[in-house]
Amino acid sequence: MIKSKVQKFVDGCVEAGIAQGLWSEKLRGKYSVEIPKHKGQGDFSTNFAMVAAGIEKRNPRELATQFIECAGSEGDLVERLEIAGPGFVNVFLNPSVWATVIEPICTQDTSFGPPPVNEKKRVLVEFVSANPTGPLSVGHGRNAILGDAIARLLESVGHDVHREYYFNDAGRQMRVLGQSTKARYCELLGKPADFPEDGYQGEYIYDIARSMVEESGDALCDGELDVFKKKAQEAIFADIDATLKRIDIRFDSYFNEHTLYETGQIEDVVKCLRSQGLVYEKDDATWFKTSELGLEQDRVIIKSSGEPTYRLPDIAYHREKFRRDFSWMINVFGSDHIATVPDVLAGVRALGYDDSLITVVLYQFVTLLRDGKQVKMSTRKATFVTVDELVDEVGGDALRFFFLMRKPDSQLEFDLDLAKKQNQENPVYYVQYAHARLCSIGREAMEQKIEHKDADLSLLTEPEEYALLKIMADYPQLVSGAAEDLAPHRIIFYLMELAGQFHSFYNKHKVLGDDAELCRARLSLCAAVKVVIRNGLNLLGIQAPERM
RNA sequence: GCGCCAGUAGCUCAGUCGGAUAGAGCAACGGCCUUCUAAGCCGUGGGCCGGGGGUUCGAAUCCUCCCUGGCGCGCCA
Repeated sequence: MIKSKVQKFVDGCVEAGIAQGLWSEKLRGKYSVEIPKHKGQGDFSTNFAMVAAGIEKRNPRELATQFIECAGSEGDLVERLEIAGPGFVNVFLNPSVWATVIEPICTQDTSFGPPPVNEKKRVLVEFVSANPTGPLSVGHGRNAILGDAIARLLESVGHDVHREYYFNDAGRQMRVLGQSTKARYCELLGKPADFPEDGYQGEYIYDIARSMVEESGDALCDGELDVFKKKAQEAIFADIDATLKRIDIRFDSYFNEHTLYETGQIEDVVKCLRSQGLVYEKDDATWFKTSELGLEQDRVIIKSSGEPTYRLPDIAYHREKFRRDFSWMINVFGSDHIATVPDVLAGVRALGYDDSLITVVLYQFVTLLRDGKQVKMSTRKATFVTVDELVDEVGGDALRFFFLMRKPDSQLEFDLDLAKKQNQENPVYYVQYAHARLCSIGREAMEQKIEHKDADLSLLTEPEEYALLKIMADYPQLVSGAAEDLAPHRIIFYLMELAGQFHSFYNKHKVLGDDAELCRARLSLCAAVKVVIRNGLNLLGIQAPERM
């Protein structure tokens, strides 16, 4: 909000210099305007003189002096300019400009946030995409919450976002699921059960089998495997759906791999690739010549059994995304899928599409700690902690907050014991508590019938007040940047800083004090802080409670 | 052996496409409630930013070579 004004001001100085022939026009856009780290270095600073010095081969301080001369009469925005350090120009603003952030925040209220992007895109965010073989586990949880937060961020900057879940209910995994279920069913009936070597050992398989016994008795013992497969798949998918709803995650569409077979897409992709000489047969299998597309080795796309490998439907699926006219496709994958990415991108490229429109967000694994020890997890043995269990233990808000605290590239350590005792020290409460306090102040003001419309904001002169105003002024740009970089964790850190600054302010200064005018001004400030905290939390799908 | 990610305070991690004197939370220690919510605040200590070399006015950030940890390198997904 304020920064863009300063940026314009600096740009103006640079242009004036160009007009006067002080430096070349090559300098346009080469410098930056930043918020200095330390006190005494102004509200903003620019490295213009240092950047210019490098290009023009001149002394930075001399350039800085000329820059300041170009500023001329500075208007209401800038109070003074200083040269510091190796050649920074520090910009000190007229303090009164900071309070101007309050009005737009309060007016825009729930819609206060980042400016819309210049180029609005039709974005497909594909996430979760777990096959229905069991309940969602911790890793899926990170995927779900990360994907949803990314989708929310992109929506907030004006993109047209579509959430999609891609899944497969056929193939080997599902066959094993059916066999596992049938074996448990027979076992429950006291009949010989043939539990598969690599079957799913989770308790949830018994639950499904038990419900089948209740429904059908022993009638299915000699029945088709498909019945078990279908039943298990439906039950598990219903569970996954329910889990996702619990943490408020919804999809616009589910894409079943099946449809790619039914509509002939799979065969068509092979045909297209083959026509370009990128497909050949060897050892009864069909190979994709990825080595000709810059990759290390060729890959099998159809096994000797006649069944495609995951690559083929994946390529077909991505072609469908392009055909559905998305201009940005985001995939949220666990880092164990990293090897699959280059093949699929190569396939998409070979089919004539621009694979730079696909962004793959790979997140690192979640390490779970219990009793200070790492929990070993195995999907098949079902020795994993489910998203449902996590929600039971820490709640949806804390779960989202924790999963979003780390950037995707970082491994995420989740200490269950810590999370459980975190009723007291959970950082999510720290931020939510600030909001609850603000609401409390608002309620009290209401009771005392104190209005804060048209308050004299020039009364906000305490350091804690300026600090709050400055942080809030940064919000729109922060969200824009976080959206652009698909980095929801920055919102978390921002909110912790804003909440912290508010708590400091709250402890040092009384809002509803004796001075009626000051009280009104501070109420305006608080109203704005409340809006920003609430909007920030909601942006991540976290509640902003009015009482705690 | 090859690829990707990480290595920053005792622990968990930020550090916004190279900026000035290195940041937060937790843990430790010492203070603050007759006052709008103490789920809070204030103060103290704590660092060869994994290591070497390089690029330049300037490096936690970029390049290179090592070390350590994680994930991969299937006719599994």
